[in-house]
Amino acid sequence: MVTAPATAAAYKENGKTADTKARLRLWIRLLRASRFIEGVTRERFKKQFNATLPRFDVMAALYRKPDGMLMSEIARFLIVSNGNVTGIVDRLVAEGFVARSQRDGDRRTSFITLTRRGRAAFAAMAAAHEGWIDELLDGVSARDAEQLSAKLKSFRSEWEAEA
Amino acid sequence: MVTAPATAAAYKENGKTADTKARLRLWIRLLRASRFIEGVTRERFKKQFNATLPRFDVMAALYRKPDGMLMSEIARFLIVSNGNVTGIVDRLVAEGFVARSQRDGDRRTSFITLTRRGRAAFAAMAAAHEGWIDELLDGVSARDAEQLSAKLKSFRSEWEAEA
DNA sequence: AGTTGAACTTTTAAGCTTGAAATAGTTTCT
DNA sequence: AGAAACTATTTCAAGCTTAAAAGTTCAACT
Repeated sequence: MVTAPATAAAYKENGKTADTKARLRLWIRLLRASRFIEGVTRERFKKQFNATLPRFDVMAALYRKPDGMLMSEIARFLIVSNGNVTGIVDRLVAEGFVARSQRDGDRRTSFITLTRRGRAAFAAMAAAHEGWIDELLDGVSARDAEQLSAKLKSFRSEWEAEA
Repeated sequence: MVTAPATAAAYKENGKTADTKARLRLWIRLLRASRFIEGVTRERFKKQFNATLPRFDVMAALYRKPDGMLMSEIARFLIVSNGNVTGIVDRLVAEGFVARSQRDGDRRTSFITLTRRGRAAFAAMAAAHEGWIDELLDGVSARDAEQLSAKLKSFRSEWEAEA
């Protein structure tokens, strides 16, 4: 990374500080906003549904895929580790919200699906969640929201493959 | 919340969906971006400095305040619980990066400060961290970064008091 | 058939996180 | 002074999170 001057980072070495600081500030604010919103939603999920954010996230992932998902698909979609998903799914199974089933011929894998009860529970939580976000982002106009979303999407696509 | 029509949420009941969905989409993308960046930085902190993100965050908070901070000030600044900070500071003390001291007359409180060693360690980590963020947000122009920062700041000030 | 390597998942240890309860110290009120 | 209320911190149990190691199954090659 020192010898090759052709990388994207190379030409920054000079005019560095101004842009770099602006990006760092952006990141810090982004992180604070995320933390704050996550804190509020975590608390409300707990109080109103006796649920947790990670469990909601897994259910949200599964809701989009009625045919089920592999453990590793869930992990990749949520940007978390495989082992993490194991524990969360274990608890969701214990609560009767999701089920594991071995459908295809591969005995290593299992398809995770929402149960009927899980779908109903998720629908109620998702409606509430949507309202909370709407309330928390009240100060953001729809126009701004769309602009920012578009920008974030374009950054993202540089990093990861589309799900 | 059903009877009073005067709240900010009330008049949304009608033209709801379009704006609401845009904000929800924004939130989801924001969260994914945060997760991704946090994942990258966590891994690099671990590999290059044998450090963790929470420890870095606490040190960053302390770096700005040479006179020290109370446990509860750190917690509020980082938007985490008090009990959380206890454990992180315990580990930082064990590593010799921060120190607790009872300066004023209040024996309930303790001022947490970075040690000389802690300041040096933080400076090295912060420089690396700044570079990583710069690299990860490469696709964001300085102009965009400043715009987004400003918007995020204005949202934030609706929620929380300035630190 | 047997072996090798890859794919998918779970297990484990260490650490982070929360909310609630417990502990300890300070301030206010009577 | 003594009681009550408040403030600051720690402890605790439960759950989340990661990376690494181990376990299981599959696919490909010999």
